Amino acid sequence: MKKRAADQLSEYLVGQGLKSTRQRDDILEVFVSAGRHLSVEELYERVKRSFPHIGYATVYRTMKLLAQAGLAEERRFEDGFTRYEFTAAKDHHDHLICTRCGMIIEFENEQIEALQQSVARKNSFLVQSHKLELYGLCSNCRSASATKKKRKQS
Amino acid sequence: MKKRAADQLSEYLVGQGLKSTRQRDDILEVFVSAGRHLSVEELYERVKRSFPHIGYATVYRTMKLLAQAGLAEERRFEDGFTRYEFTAAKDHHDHLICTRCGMIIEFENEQIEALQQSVARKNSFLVQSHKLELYGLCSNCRSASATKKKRKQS
DNA sequence: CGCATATTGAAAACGGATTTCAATTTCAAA
DNA sequence: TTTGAAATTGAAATCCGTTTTCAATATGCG
Repeated sequence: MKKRAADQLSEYLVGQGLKSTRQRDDILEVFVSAGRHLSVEELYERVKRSFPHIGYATVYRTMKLLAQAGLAEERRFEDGFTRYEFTAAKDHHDHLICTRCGMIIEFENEQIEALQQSVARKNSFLVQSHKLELYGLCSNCRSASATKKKRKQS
Repeated sequence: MKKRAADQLSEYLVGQGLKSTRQRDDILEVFVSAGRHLSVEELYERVKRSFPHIGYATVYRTMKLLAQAGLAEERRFEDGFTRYEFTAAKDHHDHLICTRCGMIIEFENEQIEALQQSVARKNSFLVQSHKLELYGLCSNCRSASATKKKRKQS
C-alpha cells in the first residue's frame, strides 16, 4: 500500500521533470499512515516528530504536490484550515461535521449524487466537482448537550 | 421591502442595546439593492460610490451585524472571499458555481434535502446547517470552451 | 442638556498560506 | 565519477482577506 503511493509519486515527479527528495518521501509516509482529514498544521506536527529537520513550507508545498499527483485531496471546511485526505483508500464521499467536537464522518449517497446531476442538467451545467457538508451535532455531542441542559434546569 | 429590512435592523439593534447609525442604514440600503452573492470587497466598492466617507472596517462589521440580525447570510465558496446574500428574498437554496466565469446559479431540491436528513439520521447526527455546492461550467462557458477546442484543432 | 456607552475610520495586527532567497540537493550528461 | 544546470529546501518575509485597536465622534437615555 505504502509502496504503491511512493511509486505513484515517483511516476508523477518523473513525468513532470521534478525531483525525488528525502523530504517528499518522508512527508508522504507520514501522510499515508496518519489519520484522515488532517490539517496541514496537524500533519506538520506529526512530520516533525519523525523528521524534525523538515520545514513548515516544505510540508505545505508537498501537500499541494501530492494533491496534483492525485494522491491527496484538499478539503476546506468552515474552520478556515486546509485539510488533506489520502485519496487511494476510498471512493468519493461527503462529510458530516460535528460543530461541537469537530468529529468528521464520511458518507456516500448515490441518490444524492444522481439528483445533483439532474439539477445540473436542468441548468445546462457541467459539474466538475462538488461539495456537500452537513454541519451539526454527532450523537455523542447531542447527548452531552442534552445532559447539560438538564443540569441547568434543575 | 426596503422599509421592512430597515425596520428589522432597527428592532434587532434596540433588542441588543445597540445604536442606530447613519452608516448602518446606508450600508443596508446598498446591500439590499445590490446584486446577490456580493463579496465584502465588491459591496464596499458600491458603498463608497454612494457614501464615500464610510470605512472598510465598518462595512465588514455591519455585514456581520446584518448576518446576526437575520438579514444577511454569509457564504464562503472556494475562492476565499466571504460573500453575503440578502435573506428576506428567498428560501433556503444551494449553488451551482461556474469555475470559468464565476456565475452563480441558485437552486432548491427538496429530494436532496430529504436524503440529507436520512443520511444524518442513519448516523445519529443532528443537522444544524449544510452546504451543497456544485462546481463546473455554466452553459455559456461550456460552449465557449467547445469553440476554443475546435479552433485549436483546426 | 449631559454623559455613559456604542460606533467609527485609519491603521495596525492577525493568521493561514505562499513566496523569497541563499544554500543545498538532485540527476542527466560528459 | 564528476560537473553543473535546474529543482528543492528551510527560515524568514510577505501576502491578503479579515479582525482588532484606539482615539475621536456620535447616539440616545435620563
